[in-house]
Amino acid sequence: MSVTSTSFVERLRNQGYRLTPQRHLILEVIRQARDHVTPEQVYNAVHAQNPAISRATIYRTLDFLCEMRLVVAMQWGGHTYYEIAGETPHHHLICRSCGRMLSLDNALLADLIAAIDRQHHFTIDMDHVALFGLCADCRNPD
Amino acid sequence: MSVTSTSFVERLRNQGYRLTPQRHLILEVIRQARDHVTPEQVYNAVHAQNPAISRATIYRTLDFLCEMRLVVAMQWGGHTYYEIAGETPHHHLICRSCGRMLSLDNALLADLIAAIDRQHHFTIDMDHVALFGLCADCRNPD
DNA sequence: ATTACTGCAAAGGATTTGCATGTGA
DNA sequence: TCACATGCAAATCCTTTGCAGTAAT
Repeated sequence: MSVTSTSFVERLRNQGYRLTPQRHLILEVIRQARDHVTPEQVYNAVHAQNPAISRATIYRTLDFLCEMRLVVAMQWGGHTYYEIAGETPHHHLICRSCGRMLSLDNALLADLIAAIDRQHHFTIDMDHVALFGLCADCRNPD
Repeated sequence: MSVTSTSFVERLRNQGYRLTPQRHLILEVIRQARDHVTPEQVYNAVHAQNPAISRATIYRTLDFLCEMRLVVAMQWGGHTYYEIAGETPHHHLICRSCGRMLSLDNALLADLIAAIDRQHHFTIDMDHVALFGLCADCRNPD
């Protein structure tokens, strides 16, 4: 499946937006990263293929892709990371010591989210939850 | 109980640190806020009482108080928020729409944290977990 | 008397914005 | 064609840092 699937392109155009080469390339770069990337990392990868694309376009396009819900953003250590929005929500465990990111199964969170909904009538954003802590290696430094 | 309890002052001095009027006032301001505050909010409140205190001191002192574990920090929307570290860990539900913060009982998270420990050997930071979503009012706008 | 701490101002880095130009539909 | 999108450069915002002076112990 192409990054620019028909449904996405049509969705864009229905709302009066345009699919530019810049947007296409930026989306492709994020997709190929298969990981969280910073705006700077996106800029570097994009710049390698097309040096004419500016940082301003990177930032504007990242915002745009988030609003289009093709990309999700998360905050960490004062930086914003972006990644392709998967079909199913998934989450991360992020080690504050080594920075490693582990995937967290959605099922583990389901109970908690249900309980919070029951008790507080509060709906947790399922898009992307990031939890911080210490991974196995870093908590047993031997 | 005073902000500058004996044990805290002694702990400082044992490590060769000093209790300055600036640190005292900044800690007092955070305590009286009884909520998350940004460095800028701290600066404004501090500045109202002592205009000579600089932003640099605010930032350095916030870092210092975090290392002393008197204050905890959390990231949200690209900003850092600070609050007094309670004796017992507590958490927050933060509405992405209206910004309201609700307290989240530690017990609700305990099961999740235990499960993550079992399955991933990953220790979630209990200090202060912030979960984002929609509060009851914002998800039923009627 | 030490040396931690502060204020100032400048530097730094990340992100946003205004405006003229370019371009996809 | 023409509104959306881009590039450029300047501006802005938040935070950190170097340094000389101040003050807690």
